[in-house]
Amino acid sequence: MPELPEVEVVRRGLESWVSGRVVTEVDVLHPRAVRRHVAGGPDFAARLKGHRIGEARRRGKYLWLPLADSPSAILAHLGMSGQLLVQPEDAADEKHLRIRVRFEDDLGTELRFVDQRTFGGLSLHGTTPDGLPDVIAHIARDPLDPAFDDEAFHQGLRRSRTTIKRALLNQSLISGVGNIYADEALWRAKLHYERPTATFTRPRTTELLGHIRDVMNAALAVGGTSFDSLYVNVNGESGYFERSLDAYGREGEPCRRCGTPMRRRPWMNRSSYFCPRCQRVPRG
DNA sequence: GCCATAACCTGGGGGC
DNA sequence: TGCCCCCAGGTTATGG
Repeated sequence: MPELPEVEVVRRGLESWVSGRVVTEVDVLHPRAVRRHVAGGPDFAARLKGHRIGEARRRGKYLWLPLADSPSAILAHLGMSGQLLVQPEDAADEKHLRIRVRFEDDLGTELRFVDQRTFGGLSLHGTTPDGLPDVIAHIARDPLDPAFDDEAFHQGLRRSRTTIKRALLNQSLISGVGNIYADEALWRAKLHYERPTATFTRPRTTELLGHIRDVMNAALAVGGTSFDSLYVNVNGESGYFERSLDAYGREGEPCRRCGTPMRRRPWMNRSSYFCPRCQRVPRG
């Protein structure tokens, strides 16, 4: 599942292989892949034609390609299974190919959006003066953004009457953290996922943010080495980092700190993985 | 206004 | 072999 580190790897790939190119043709092969573009697939295709792609940008799990000659941008979200691939034009179509973008140069490659579960998609939106697509103005900065405000995040936790993992997944408070990295950061911080956010002291918040950044940077460092060819790495499987996970998916396996078998608990229609010894259930 | 939960979607995998 | 059901989960809509 693509979370912030995976999306950043994709952004870098797009920067290398797509930015600067001029769109000639767009095929929308599945309407659901452009459902956020309310005017529909034909409109999406028509509006892109002839425009030059600017520098790829990202906030949290959203990434976008500004149109260099227009105050608008192609917004992309990979959802759970989305991939953005740069493929040779004559390569066979992927089984779940949803959108194809061709360019006017003679590099011989095209951009493909491939998505099995169609939770992701592309859409075109106007941009705010600072270049942000208007529809994601409510998405908070992510913890790797130099302008992320640690103190505002702490105050947000203190104000909320909810629990920490819910807060970490709330993209209007902090973006880019999904189920996997939430569990990883909470394990590193020795915090139970149901700890009330109102109990957080400033040092505890600071420590947790540090672990979030550490685990994301570690994933980024590994993922960043995996696209050095035409293939824009996007398989959301967190590829090489998967074997470095300490919590997620490790039910029954020994905690890497204390050896206690890790547990999995159903949580919000998904799962939370934690060490019952290191991450004690809060009282009350 | 805040918070919790259901719904969206598809294919892999386990059980029988 | 094949059918059924569970599971994965980011975001948004809805309801309390």
